[in-house]
Amino acid sequence: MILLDYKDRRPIYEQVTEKFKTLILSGVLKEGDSMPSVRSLATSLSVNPNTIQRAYAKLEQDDFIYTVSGKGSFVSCIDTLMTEQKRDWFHRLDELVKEGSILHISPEEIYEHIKQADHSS
Amino acid sequence: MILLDYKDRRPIYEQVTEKFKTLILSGVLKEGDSMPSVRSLATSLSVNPNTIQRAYAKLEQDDFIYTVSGKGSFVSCIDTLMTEQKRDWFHRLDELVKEGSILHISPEEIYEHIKQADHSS
Amino acid sequence: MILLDYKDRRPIYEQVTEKFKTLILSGVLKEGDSMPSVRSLATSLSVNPNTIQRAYAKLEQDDFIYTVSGKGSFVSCIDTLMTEQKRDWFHRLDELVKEGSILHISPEEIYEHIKQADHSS
Amino acid sequence: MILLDYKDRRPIYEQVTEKFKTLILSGVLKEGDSMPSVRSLATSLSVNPNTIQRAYAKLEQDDFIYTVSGKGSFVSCIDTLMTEQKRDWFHRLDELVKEGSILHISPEEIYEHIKQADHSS
DNA sequence: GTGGTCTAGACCACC
DNA sequence: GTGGTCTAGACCACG
Repeated sequence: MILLDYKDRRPIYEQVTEKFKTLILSGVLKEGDSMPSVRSLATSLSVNPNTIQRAYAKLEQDDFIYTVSGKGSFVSCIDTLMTEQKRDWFHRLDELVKEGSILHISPEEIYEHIKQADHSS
Repeated sequence: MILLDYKDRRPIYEQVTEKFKTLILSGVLKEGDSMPSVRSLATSLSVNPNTIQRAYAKLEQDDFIYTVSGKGSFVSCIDTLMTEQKRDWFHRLDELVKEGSILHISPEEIYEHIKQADHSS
Repeated sequence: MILLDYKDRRPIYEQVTEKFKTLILSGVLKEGDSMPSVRSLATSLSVNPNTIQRAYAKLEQDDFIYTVSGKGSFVSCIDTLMTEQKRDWFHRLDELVKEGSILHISPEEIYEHIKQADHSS
Repeated sequence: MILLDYKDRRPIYEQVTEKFKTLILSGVLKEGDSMPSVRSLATSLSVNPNTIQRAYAKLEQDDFIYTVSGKGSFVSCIDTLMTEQKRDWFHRLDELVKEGSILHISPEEIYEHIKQADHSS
């Protein structure tokens, strides 16, 4: 379900967090679905339970999942999350475009590039 | 010339590196201009000379500057850099757009956003 | 009669206890009224009977109900409870006001707030 | 500087977090003051460094402090925090008053109590 | 069985 | 020296 990239410089718990965020936002995991238990995911990734716990804590803090002690963790309703994530995404786009302006990259040039790349595929 | 943000989570040397890259790409520092000496910059920023040394090493490695033993460091020709930087920038754009596709953000939506934001100001 | 909130971080038995305390203090359940049996409540809430047992034990310990072996549990006289609960409530108010003093919140400010909020509605 | 209460049911890291929040809000720790290092505080409290780290992570997440890797943690500007904390406090007051209304406790009764208690001393 | 907390140690990057 | 991450264990409360 999840693959770790040990060459990645980012900490493991962050990789796990980000992977699940993608799974939830893309609809693979739906509202109410139960997450794998901390221990089971830890063993299946050959990782310490603490590391998974930390990843789940971050996901809960960001409202992607909610946790019932002794029962497990479950996917939250994502509707409100979606708009928030979009806002965050456009913020990062702004940052990148600002950097791009130093390199004299125009909005039109950007549009041509992304249209041609055809990421919808 | 350069201001450090101690609240920034990135290491100091990385902030210095990035700052100079911006200065060079934006044309404030031109080809052949001499960089401040490691020691003078270190004292003016109240920072360990090792930190500046590391930043300069990174700049040299990325071909932004070249060092002449006993004379100092100088800004490289930016023409070749520019295309390289652009390629890198578009690569990061692709990454971001790929993330955006999960959130169902279309190229047109992106274009509307960046045109309206008017980052040229 | 009772709804559980699984997203609530508090244990189930505590939610049940608190719910019944509210029902008793507010007069919905009156002195001598019989409580639902442990097993029937457990099945209607889809919860382990142990959990309900624990909630009832806490209620009995706090003198909200009394149990007659083989007959069931019944609501106690609330007059004495009332004064005890009030004392406890004012104790918690004192704690909160003490915290508030750190934030420079004055008694007058508090009075204005709660009068305006009109919680009697 | 800080005393732990082992009889307290709350986790240690939470006690530490709360203690520092009070110290910062009450002005004992001022903007820019450096926090004790993770390791030094851990040894002086006879507690594992991880536990302190966790407390500091929470404080940083709540914008009470900011951390510079390799240099230490420092107290943030509290002006914006103050209003946020007040809003949170009044929210908790509302909750308590709502509970109180079940016990037929009126705003006037509350005001008389807190005025008499004279918590400003 | 589940998650929540904690300890005792380790390694790394940064300064 | 500092903080950041991780491991390998342990104990607890809850259901």
